[in-house]
Amino acid sequence: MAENKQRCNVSQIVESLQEGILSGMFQAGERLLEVDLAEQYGVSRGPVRDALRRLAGVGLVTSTANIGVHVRSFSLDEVKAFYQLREALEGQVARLAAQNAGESEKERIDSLLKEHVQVINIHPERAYVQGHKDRDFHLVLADIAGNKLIHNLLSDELYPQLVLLRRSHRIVKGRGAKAFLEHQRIAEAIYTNDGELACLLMQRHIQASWKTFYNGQNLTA
Amino acid sequence: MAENKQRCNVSQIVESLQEGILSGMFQAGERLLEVDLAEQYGVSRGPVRDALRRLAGVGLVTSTANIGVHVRSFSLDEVKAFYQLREALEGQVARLAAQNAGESEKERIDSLLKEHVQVINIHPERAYVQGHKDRDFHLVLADIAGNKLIHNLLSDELYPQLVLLRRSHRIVKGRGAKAFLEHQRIAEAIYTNDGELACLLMQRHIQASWKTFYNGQNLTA
DNA sequence: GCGAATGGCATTGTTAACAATATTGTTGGG
DNA sequence: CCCAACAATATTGTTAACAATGCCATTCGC
Repeated sequence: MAENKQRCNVSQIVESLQEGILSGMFQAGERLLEVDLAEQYGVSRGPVRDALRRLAGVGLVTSTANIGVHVRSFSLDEVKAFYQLREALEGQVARLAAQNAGESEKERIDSLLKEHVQVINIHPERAYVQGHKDRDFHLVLADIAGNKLIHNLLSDELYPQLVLLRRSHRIVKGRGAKAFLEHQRIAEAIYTNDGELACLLMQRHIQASWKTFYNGQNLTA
Repeated sequence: MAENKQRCNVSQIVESLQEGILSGMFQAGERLLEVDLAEQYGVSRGPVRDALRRLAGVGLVTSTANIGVHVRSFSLDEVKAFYQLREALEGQVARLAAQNAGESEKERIDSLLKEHVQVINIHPERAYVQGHKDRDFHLVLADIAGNKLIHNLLSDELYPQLVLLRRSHRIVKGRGAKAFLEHQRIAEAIYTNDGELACLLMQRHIQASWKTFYNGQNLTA
Protein backbone atom coordinates (compact mmCIF):
# COMPACT_ATOMS: atom_id res chain seq x y z
CA MET A 1 0.00 0.00 0.00
CA ALA A 2 2.56 2.59 1.10
CA GLU A 3 4.97 2.19 -1.76
CA ASN A 4 8.50 3.52 -1.61
CA LYS A 5 8.16 7.15 -2.57
CA GLN A 6 11.69 8.28 -3.17
CA ARG A 7 13.11 11.51 -1.84
CA CYS A 8 10.06 13.12 -0.31
CA ASN A 9 10.42 16.46 1.40
CA VAL A 10 8.88 17.23 4.75
CA SER A 11 5.61 18.76 3.58
CA GLN A 12 4.98 15.83 1.26
CA ILE A 13 5.55 13.44 4.14
CA VAL A 14 3.17 15.42 6.31
CA GLU A 15 0.50 15.31 3.64
CA SER A 16 0.96 11.61 2.99
CA LEU A 17 0.89 10.73 6.68
CA GLN A 18 -2.18 12.89 7.24
CA GLU A 19 -3.97 11.14 4.41
CA GLY A 20 -2.93 7.79 5.83
CA ILE A 21 -4.26 8.71 9.24
CA LEU A 22 -7.53 10.19 7.98
CA SER A 23 -8.15 7.36 5.53
CA GLY A 24 -7.81 4.78 8.28
CA MET A 25 -4.66 3.19 6.89
CA PHE A 26 -3.28 3.80 10.36
CA GLN A 27 -5.68 2.87 13.11
CA ALA A 28 -6.42 5.05 16.12
CA GLY A 29 -3.78 4.56 18.80
CA GLU A 30 -1.40 2.86 16.39
CA ARG A 31 2.25 3.58 16.93
CA LEU A 32 4.23 5.28 14.18
CA LEU A 33 7.88 4.17 14.08
CA GLU A 34 10.32 6.73 12.78
CA VAL A 35 12.63 4.20 11.19
CA ASP A 36 9.82 2.42 9.34
CA LEU A 37 8.41 5.64 7.96
CA ALA A 38 11.88 6.81 7.03
CA GLU A 39 12.40 3.70 4.95
CA GLN A 40 8.94 3.94 3.38
CA TYR A 41 9.56 7.47 2.18
CA GLY A 42 13.14 6.78 1.18
CA VAL A 43 14.47 9.41 3.55
CA SER A 44 16.28 9.57 6.87
CA ARG A 45 14.71 9.92 10.30
CA GLY A 46 15.22 13.67 10.50
CA PRO A 47 12.52 14.77 8.07
CA VAL A 48 10.21 12.10 9.44
CA ARG A 49 10.64 13.54 12.91
CA ASP A 50 9.85 17.00 11.56
CA ALA A 51 6.72 15.70 9.89
CA LEU A 52 5.57 13.91 13.02
CA ARG A 53 6.07 17.04 15.11
CA ARG A 54 3.93 19.00 12.70
CA LEU A 55 1.21 16.38 12.87
CA ALA A 56 1.42 16.55 16.65
CA GLY A 57 1.01 20.32 16.35
CA VAL A 58 -2.32 19.92 14.57
CA GLY A 59 -3.46 17.23 16.97
CA LEU A 60 -3.52 14.20 14.69
CA VAL A 61 -0.87 12.33 16.66
CA THR A 62 0.41 12.47 20.21
CA SER A 63 4.15 12.60 20.78
CA THR A 64 5.59 11.43 24.10
CA ALA A 65 9.24 11.81 25.04
CA ASN A 66 11.22 8.59 24.76
CA ILE A 67 8.04 6.70 23.98
CA GLY A 68 7.08 7.66 20.45
CA VAL A 69 4.15 9.00 18.53
CA HIS A 70 0.75 7.39 18.25
CA VAL A 71 -2.26 8.16 16.13
CA ARG A 72 -4.48 10.21 18.37
CA SER A 73 -7.59 8.75 19.89
CA PHE A 74 -10.33 10.79 21.50
CA SER A 75 -12.19 10.15 24.71
CA LEU A 76 -15.86 11.05 24.78
CA ASP A 77 -15.05 14.02 27.00
CA GLU A 78 -12.56 15.26 24.45
CA VAL A 79 -15.12 14.91 21.69
CA LYS A 80 -17.58 16.92 23.76
CA ALA A 81 -14.98 19.62 24.30
CA PHE A 82 -14.27 19.53 20.59
CA TYR A 83 -17.88 20.21 19.66
CA GLN A 84 -18.09 23.01 22.24
CA LEU A 85 -15.10 24.61 20.58
CA ARG A 86 -16.63 24.21 17.13
CA GLU A 87 -19.88 25.71 18.41
CA ALA A 88 -18.05 28.85 19.48
CA LEU A 89 -15.89 29.16 16.40
CA GLU A 90 -18.45 28.34 13.77
CA GLY A 91 -21.06 30.55 15.42
CA GLN A 92 -18.64 33.43 15.05
CA VAL A 93 -17.93 32.35 11.47
CA ALA A 94 -21.61 32.43 10.59
CA ARG A 95 -22.03 35.84 12.20
CA LEU A 96 -19.07 37.31 10.34
CA ALA A 97 -20.06 35.67 7.07
CA ALA A 98 -23.53 37.19 7.34
CA GLN A 99 -22.03 40.61 8.04
CA ASN A 100 -19.56 40.36 5.15
CA ALA A 101 -21.70 38.70 2.52
CA GLY A 102 -22.33 40.73 -0.61
CA GLU A 103 -24.09 39.57 -3.74
CA SER A 104 -21.23 37.49 -5.07
CA GLU A 105 -20.75 35.69 -1.77
CA LYS A 106 -24.46 34.93 -1.52
CA GLU A 107 -24.42 33.51 -5.03
CA ARG A 108 -21.43 31.41 -4.12
CA ILE A 109 -23.31 29.90 -1.18
CA ASP A 110 -26.42 29.40 -3.26
CA SER A 111 -24.65 27.54 -6.02
CA LEU A 112 -22.87 25.40 -3.46
CA LEU A 113 -26.17 24.41 -1.87
CA LYS A 114 -27.66 23.64 -5.28
CA GLU A 115 -24.72 21.39 -5.86
CA HIS A 116 -25.24 19.68 -2.53
CA VAL A 117 -28.92 19.02 -3.12
CA GLN A 118 -27.95 17.04 -6.19
CA VAL A 119 -25.59 14.89 -4.12
CA ILE A 120 -28.25 14.38 -1.46
CA ASN A 121 -30.81 13.24 -4.03
CA ILE A 122 -28.40 10.77 -5.58
CA HIS A 123 -26.94 9.39 -2.33
CA PRO A 124 -29.56 9.96 0.36
CA GLU A 125 -27.79 7.74 2.89
CA ARG A 126 -24.35 9.14 2.41
CA ALA A 127 -22.55 11.03 5.15
CA TYR A 128 -22.72 14.37 3.35
CA VAL A 129 -19.10 15.18 3.98
CA GLN A 130 -17.53 16.74 0.96
CA GLY A 131 -14.07 15.79 -0.13
CA HIS A 132 -12.71 19.06 -1.38
CA LYS A 133 -12.42 22.01 0.91
CA ASP A 134 -13.92 24.43 -1.59
CA ARG A 135 -17.07 22.33 -1.62
CA ASP A 136 -17.60 22.15 2.13
CA PHE A 137 -20.32 24.43 3.46
CA HIS A 138 -18.58 25.23 6.71
CA LEU A 139 -15.23 26.03 5.14
CA VAL A 140 -16.80 28.18 2.45
CA LEU A 141 -18.50 30.16 5.20
CA ALA A 142 -15.20 30.46 7.04
CA ASP A 143 -13.68 31.82 3.85
CA ILE A 144 -16.46 34.34 3.39
CA ALA A 145 -16.16 35.37 7.03
CA GLY A 146 -12.82 36.91 6.08
CA ASN A 147 -10.98 35.81 9.19
CA LYS A 148 -7.93 33.88 8.04
CA LEU A 149 -7.00 32.90 11.58
CA ILE A 150 -10.29 31.14 12.25
CA HIS A 151 -10.38 29.75 8.73
CA ASN A 152 -6.97 28.12 9.12
CA LEU A 153 -7.83 26.83 12.57
CA LEU A 154 -10.91 25.11 11.18
CA SER A 155 -9.38 23.95 7.93
CA ASP A 156 -5.97 22.78 9.09
CA GLU A 157 -6.67 21.56 12.60
CA LEU A 158 -10.27 21.05 13.58
CA TYR A 159 -11.59 19.51 10.38
CA PRO A 160 -8.85 16.89 10.12
CA GLN A 161 -9.44 16.12 13.79
CA LEU A 162 -13.17 15.85 13.08
CA VAL A 163 -12.54 13.28 10.36
CA LEU A 164 -10.24 11.37 12.67
CA LEU A 165 -12.50 11.31 15.68
CA ARG A 166 -15.49 10.24 13.61
CA ARG A 167 -13.39 7.41 12.27
CA SER A 168 -11.97 6.41 15.64
CA HIS A 169 -15.46 6.28 17.09
CA ARG A 170 -16.75 4.26 14.15
CA ILE A 171 -19.16 6.90 12.95
CA VAL A 172 -20.22 5.73 9.55
CA LYS A 173 -23.43 7.50 8.74
CA GLY A 174 -24.01 11.22 9.09
CA ARG A 175 -27.22 13.17 9.29
CA GLY A 176 -27.31 13.74 5.55
CA ALA A 177 -30.53 15.42 4.53
CA LYS A 178 -31.20 16.93 7.96
CA ALA A 179 -27.84 18.68 8.05
CA PHE A 180 -28.49 20.01 4.58
CA LEU A 181 -31.76 21.58 5.65
CA GLU A 182 -30.01 23.26 8.54
CA HIS A 183 -27.41 24.58 6.13
CA GLN A 184 -30.21 26.07 4.08
CA ARG A 185 -31.65 27.87 7.12
CA ILE A 186 -28.23 29.28 7.93
CA ALA A 187 -27.80 30.37 4.34
CA GLU A 188 -31.15 32.20 4.43
CA ALA A 189 -30.00 34.11 7.49
CA ILE A 190 -26.83 35.06 5.66
CA TYR A 191 -28.81 36.19 2.60
CA THR A 192 -30.53 38.76 4.81
CA ASN A 193 -27.21 39.64 6.49
CA ASP A 194 -28.66 38.64 9.84
CA GLY A 195 -25.48 37.81 11.75
CA GLU A 196 -27.14 37.05 15.07
CA LEU A 197 -29.57 34.59 13.55
CA ALA A 198 -26.90 32.93 11.46
CA CYS A 199 -24.76 32.52 14.58
CA LEU A 200 -27.63 31.03 16.56
CA LEU A 201 -28.64 28.62 13.81
CA MET A 202 -25.07 27.52 13.30
CA GLN A 203 -24.62 26.87 17.00
CA ARG A 204 -27.77 24.75 17.03
CA HIS A 205 -26.52 22.97 13.92
CA ILE A 206 -23.30 22.01 15.70
CA GLN A 207 -25.19 21.02 18.83
CA ALA A 208 -27.43 18.75 16.78
CA SER A 209 -24.37 17.19 15.23
CA TRP A 210 -22.94 16.52 18.68
CA LYS A 211 -26.19 14.98 19.90
CA THR A 212 -26.22 12.63 16.94
CA PHE A 213 -22.66 11.66 17.72
CA TYR A 214 -23.40 11.17 21.41
CA ASN A 215 -26.52 9.08 20.84
CA GLY A 216 -24.66 6.97 18.33
CA GLN A 217 -22.04 6.24 20.95
CA ASN A 218 -24.58 5.27 23.59
CA LEU A 219 -26.33 2.90 21.22
CA THR A 220 -23.21 1.01 20.27
CA ALA A 221 -21.67 1.07 23.77
CA MET B 1 21.95 38.08 29.17
CA ALA B 2 21.50 34.68 27.54
CA GLU B 3 24.21 32.86 29.41
CA ASN B 4 25.45 29.45 28.38
CA LYS B 5 22.95 27.07 29.88
CA GLN B 6 24.57 23.71 29.50
CA ARG B 7 22.76 20.62 28.24
CA CYS B 8 19.21 21.86 27.94
CA ASN B 9 16.54 19.51 26.67
CA VAL B 10 13.97 20.53 24.10
CA SER B 11 11.18 21.62 26.42
CA GLN B 12 13.58 23.78 28.42
CA ILE B 13 14.74 25.42 25.21
CA VAL B 14 11.15 26.03 24.17
CA GLU B 15 10.37 27.63 27.50
CA SER B 16 13.47 29.78 27.47
CA LEU B 17 12.92 30.94 23.89
CA GLN B 18 9.28 31.69 24.62
CA GLU B 19 10.26 33.79 27.60
CA GLY B 20 12.86 35.55 25.48
CA ILE B 21 10.30 36.34 22.81
CA LEU B 22 7.58 37.46 25.21
CA SER B 23 9.94 39.54 27.32
CA GLY B 24 11.15 41.44 24.30
CA MET B 25 14.69 40.13 24.40
CA PHE B 26 14.05 39.18 20.78
CA GLN B 27 12.34 41.90 18.84
CA ALA B 28 9.40 41.36 16.51
CA GLY B 29 10.59 40.18 13.12
CA GLU B 30 14.03 39.34 14.41
CA ARG B 31 15.67 36.32 12.86
CA LEU B 32 16.56 33.37 15.07
CA LEU B 33 19.68 31.55 13.89
CA GLU B 34 19.81 27.88 14.69
CA VAL B 35 23.57 27.78 15.14
CA ASP B 36 23.63 30.75 17.51
CA LEU B 37 20.87 29.33 19.68
CA ALA B 38 22.54 25.92 19.63
CA GLU B 39 25.72 27.43 21.01
CA GLN B 40 23.84 29.51 23.59
CA TYR B 41 22.11 26.45 24.99
CA GLY B 42 25.18 24.26 24.73
CA VAL B 43 23.43 21.81 22.46
CA SER B 44 23.44 20.87 18.80
CA ARG B 45 21.13 22.20 16.11
CA GLY B 46 18.73 19.26 16.25
CA PRO B 47 16.99 20.09 19.53
CA VAL B 48 16.98 23.77 18.59
CA ARG B 49 15.16 22.93 15.38
CA ASP B 50 12.63 20.91 17.35
CA ALA B 51 12.09 23.81 19.73
CA LEU B 52 11.65 26.29 16.89
CA ARG B 53 9.10 24.04 15.20
CA ARG B 54 7.11 23.88 18.39
CA LEU B 55 7.20 27.65 18.71
CA ALA B 56 6.03 27.89 15.11
CA GLY B 57 3.20 25.54 16.04
CA VAL B 58 1.94 27.93 18.70
CA GLY B 59 2.37 30.92 16.42
CA LEU B 60 5.18 32.75 18.17
CA VAL B 61 7.58 32.44 15.24
CA THR B 62 7.19 31.93 11.51
CA SER B 63 9.28 29.26 9.84
CA THR B 64 10.02 29.52 6.12
CA ALA B 65 11.77 26.79 4.17
CA ASN B 66 15.40 27.57 3.36
CA ILE B 67 14.99 31.02 4.85
CA GLY B 68 14.77 30.57 8.59
CA VAL B 69 12.54 31.44 11.49
CA HIS B 70 11.61 34.93 12.59
CA VAL B 71 9.82 36.23 15.64
CA ARG B 72 6.27 36.69 14.47
CA SER B 73 4.87 40.12 13.81
CA PHE B 74 1.19 40.87 13.44
CA SER B 75 -0.52 43.08 10.90
CA LEU B 76 -3.51 45.07 12.10
CA ASP B 77 -5.81 42.73 10.16
CA GLU B 78 -4.30 39.77 11.95
CA VAL B 79 -4.81 41.45 15.30
CA LYS B 80 -8.43 42.09 14.40
CA ALA B 81 -8.88 38.43 13.45
CA PHE B 82 -7.20 37.50 16.70
CA TYR B 83 -9.67 39.47 18.79
CA GLN B 84 -12.61 38.04 16.81
CA LEU B 85 -11.32 34.59 17.66
CA ARG B 86 -10.94 35.48 21.31
CA GLU B 87 -14.45 36.92 21.35
CA ALA B 88 -15.86 33.60 20.19
CA LEU B 89 -13.74 31.43 22.46
CA GLU B 90 -13.98 33.46 25.61
CA GLY B 91 -17.69 33.99 25.17
CA GLN B 92 -18.11 30.23 25.17
CA VAL B 93 -15.77 30.00 28.15
CA ALA B 94 -17.87 32.44 30.15
CA ARG B 95 -21.07 30.59 29.23
CA LEU B 96 -19.65 27.23 30.26
CA ALA B 97 -18.09 28.62 33.42
CA ALA B 98 -21.45 30.07 34.44
CA GLN B 99 -23.14 26.74 33.79
CA ASN B 100 -20.51 24.76 35.70
CA ALA B 101 -19.83 27.06 38.62
CA GLY B 102 -20.71 25.69 42.04
CA GLU B 103 -20.02 27.31 45.39
CA SER B 104 -16.30 26.54 45.46
CA GLU B 105 -15.77 27.90 41.95
CA LYS B 106 -17.66 31.09 42.78
CA GLU B 107 -15.52 31.58 45.86
CA ARG B 108 -12.43 31.03 43.79
CA ILE B 109 -13.46 33.79 41.41
CA ASP B 110 -14.43 36.07 44.25
CA SER B 111 -11.12 35.71 46.06
CA LEU B 112 -9.28 36.28 42.80
CA LEU B 113 -11.16 39.53 42.19
CA LYS B 114 -10.48 40.66 45.76
CA GLU B 115 -6.82 40.04 45.08
CA HIS B 116 -7.00 42.04 41.87
CA VAL B 117 -8.65 45.05 43.48
CA GLN B 118 -5.67 45.30 45.80
CA VAL B 119 -3.32 45.40 42.82
CA ILE B 120 -5.46 48.00 41.07
CA ASN B 121 -5.44 50.25 44.13
CA ILE B 122 -1.70 50.04 44.51
CA HIS B 123 -0.81 50.38 40.80
CA PRO B 124 -3.72 52.24 39.16
CA GLU B 125 -1.81 52.84 35.94
CA ARG B 126 -0.48 49.37 35.49
CA ALA B 127 -1.57 47.16 32.62
CA TYR B 128 -3.46 44.72 34.82
CA VAL B 129 -1.95 41.68 33.19
CA GLN B 130 -1.14 39.08 35.75
CA GLY B 131 2.06 37.13 35.59
CA HIS B 132 1.00 33.74 36.80
CA LYS B 133 -1.65 31.80 34.96
CA ASP B 134 -3.52 30.85 38.10
CA ARG B 135 -4.01 34.54 38.82
CA ASP B 136 -5.40 35.56 35.44
CA PHE B 137 -9.15 36.09 35.36
CA HIS B 138 -9.64 34.74 31.87
CA LEU B 139 -7.60 31.60 32.41
CA VAL B 140 -9.28 30.86 35.72
CA LEU B 141 -12.63 31.07 33.95
CA ALA B 142 -11.33 28.76 31.22
CA ASP B 143 -10.33 26.31 33.92
CA ILE B 144 -13.73 26.48 35.57
CA ALA B 145 -15.41 26.04 32.18
CA GLY B 146 -14.09 22.50 32.26
CA ASN B 147 -13.12 22.36 28.60
CA LYS B 148 -9.46 21.38 28.47
CA LEU B 149 -9.28 21.89 24.72
CA ILE B 150 -10.32 25.52 24.87
CA HIS B 151 -8.29 26.08 28.02
CA ASN B 152 -5.10 24.84 26.39
CA LEU B 153 -5.80 26.80 23.23
CA LEU B 154 -6.11 29.98 25.26
CA SER B 155 -3.31 29.26 27.69
CA ASP B 156 -0.69 27.80 25.37
CA GLU B 157 -1.36 29.62 22.12
CA LEU B 158 -3.57 32.66 22.24
CA TYR B 159 -2.31 34.22 25.46
CA PRO B 160 1.35 34.06 24.49
CA GLN B 161 0.37 35.51 21.13
CA LEU B 162 -1.56 38.24 22.91
CA VAL B 163 1.49 39.20 24.93
CA LEU B 164 3.59 39.21 21.78
CA LEU B 165 1.27 41.28 19.64
CA ARG B 166 0.79 43.84 22.39
CA ARG B 167 4.53 44.12 22.61
CA SER B 168 5.10 44.25 18.88
CA HIS B 169 2.54 47.04 18.57
CA ARG B 170 4.08 48.93 21.46
CA ILE B 171 1.04 48.66 23.69
CA VAL B 172 2.27 49.69 27.08
CA LYS B 173 -0.76 50.68 29.08
CA GLY B 174 -3.87 48.55 29.43
CA ARG B 175 -7.34 49.54 30.50
CA GLY B 176 -6.65 48.71 34.11
CA ALA B 177 -9.54 49.72 36.31
CA LYS B 178 -12.10 49.62 33.51
CA ALA B 179 -11.25 46.02 32.61
CA PHE B 180 -11.51 45.10 36.26
CA LEU B 181 -15.03 46.49 36.49
CA GLU B 182 -16.03 44.45 33.44
CA HIS B 183 -14.57 41.38 35.08
CA GLN B 184 -16.76 42.05 38.09
CA ARG B 185 -19.89 42.23 35.93
CA ILE B 186 -18.97 38.95 34.29
CA ALA B 187 -18.37 37.40 37.68
CA GLU B 188 -21.79 38.52 38.88
CA ALA B 189 -23.40 36.80 35.92
CA ILE B 190 -21.48 33.65 36.78
CA TYR B 191 -22.58 33.86 40.43
CA THR B 192 -26.19 33.59 39.23
CA ASN B 193 -25.24 30.88 36.74
CA ASP B 194 -26.49 33.04 33.91
CA GLY B 195 -24.51 31.63 31.01
CA GLU B 196 -26.03 33.76 28.30
CA LEU B 197 -25.37 36.99 30.16
CA ALA B 198 -21.84 35.96 31.05
CA CYS B 199 -21.18 35.15 27.41
CA LEU B 200 -22.54 38.48 26.23
CA LEU B 201 -20.61 40.49 28.80
CA MET B 202 -17.41 38.66 28.02
CA GLN B 203 -17.81 39.29 24.30
CA ARG B 204 -18.33 42.99 24.97
CA HIS B 205 -15.30 42.92 27.25
CA ILE B 206 -13.15 41.53 24.45
CA GLN B 207 -14.61 43.98 21.97
CA ALA B 208 -13.80 46.88 24.29
CA SER B 209 -10.26 45.57 24.57
CA TRP B 210 -9.97 45.48 20.78
CA LYS B 211 -11.30 49.00 20.44
CA THR B 212 -8.74 50.27 22.92
CA PHE B 213 -6.03 48.51 20.95
CA TYR B 214 -7.31 49.87 17.64
CA ASN B 215 -7.62 53.44 18.86
CA GLY B 216 -4.17 53.26 20.35
CA GLN B 217 -2.81 52.26 16.99
CA ASN B 218 -4.56 55.08 15.17
CA LEU B 219 -3.24 57.64 17.60
CA THR B 220 0.36 56.60 17.27
CA ALA B 221 0.18 55.95 13.50
C1' DG C 1 26.72 54.32 -15.34
C1' DC C 2 23.26 50.77 -14.75
C1' DG C 3 21.27 46.28 -14.84
C1' DA C 4 21.92 41.28 -15.16
C1' DA C 5 24.74 37.16 -14.57
C1' DT C 6 28.01 34.81 -11.53
C1' DG C 7 30.63 33.26 -7.78
C1' DG C 8 31.44 32.96 -2.76
C1' DC C 9 29.46 32.94 1.76
C1' DA C 10 26.02 32.10 5.26
C1' DT C 11 22.33 29.30 6.61
C1' DT C 12 19.02 25.75 6.46
C1' DG C 13 18.03 20.75 5.08
C1' DT C 14 19.60 16.02 5.43
C1' DT C 15 22.19 12.14 6.74
C1' DA C 16 24.26 8.35 9.44
C1' DA C 17 26.52 7.17 13.56
C1' DC C 18 26.34 7.44 18.56
C1' DA C 19 24.08 8.04 23.31
C1' DA C 20 20.27 7.57 26.37
C1' DT C 21 16.00 5.64 27.53
C1' DA C 22 12.12 2.46 27.58
C1' DT C 23 10.34 -2.08 26.67
C1' DT C 24 10.67 -6.88 26.66
C1' DG C 25 12.37 -11.38 27.87
C1' DT C 26 14.92 -14.13 31.15
C1' DT C 27 16.48 -15.75 35.36
C1' DG C 28 16.66 -16.40 40.15
C1' DG C 29 14.57 -16.40 44.65
C1' DG C 30 10.64 -16.88 47.58
C1' DC D 1 3.64 -20.62 40.77
C1' DC D 2 4.48 -15.75 41.10
C1' DC D 3 7.18 -11.69 41.58
C1' DA D 4 11.34 -8.93 41.38
C1' DA D 5 15.84 -7.88 39.58
C1' DC D 6 18.59 -7.95 35.64
C1' DA D 7 20.13 -8.40 30.84
C1' DA D 8 19.08 -7.87 25.88
C1' DT D 9 16.75 -5.50 22.47
C1' DA D 10 14.29 -1.89 20.24
C1' DT D 11 13.41 2.89 19.82
C1' DT D 12 13.91 7.64 20.54
C1' DG D 13 17.23 11.64 21.47
C1' DT D 14 21.45 13.87 20.02
C1' DT D 15 25.42 14.91 17.46
C1' DA D 16 28.60 16.46 13.77
C1' DA D 17 29.56 16.28 9.02
C1' DC D 18 27.70 16.88 4.42
C1' DA D 19 24.38 18.65 0.75
C1' DA D 20 21.42 22.09 -1.04
C1' DT D 21 19.61 26.50 -1.12
C1' DG D 22 19.21 31.45 -0.65
C1' DC D 23 21.56 35.85 -0.10
C1' DC D 24 24.92 39.29 -1.30
C1' DA D 25 28.72 41.48 -3.49
C1' DT D 26 31.35 41.73 -7.37
C1' DT D 27 31.87 41.81 -12.22
C1' DC D 28 30.68 41.76 -16.98
C1' DG D 29 28.00 43.40 -20.85
C1' DC D 30 25.37 47.03 -22.68
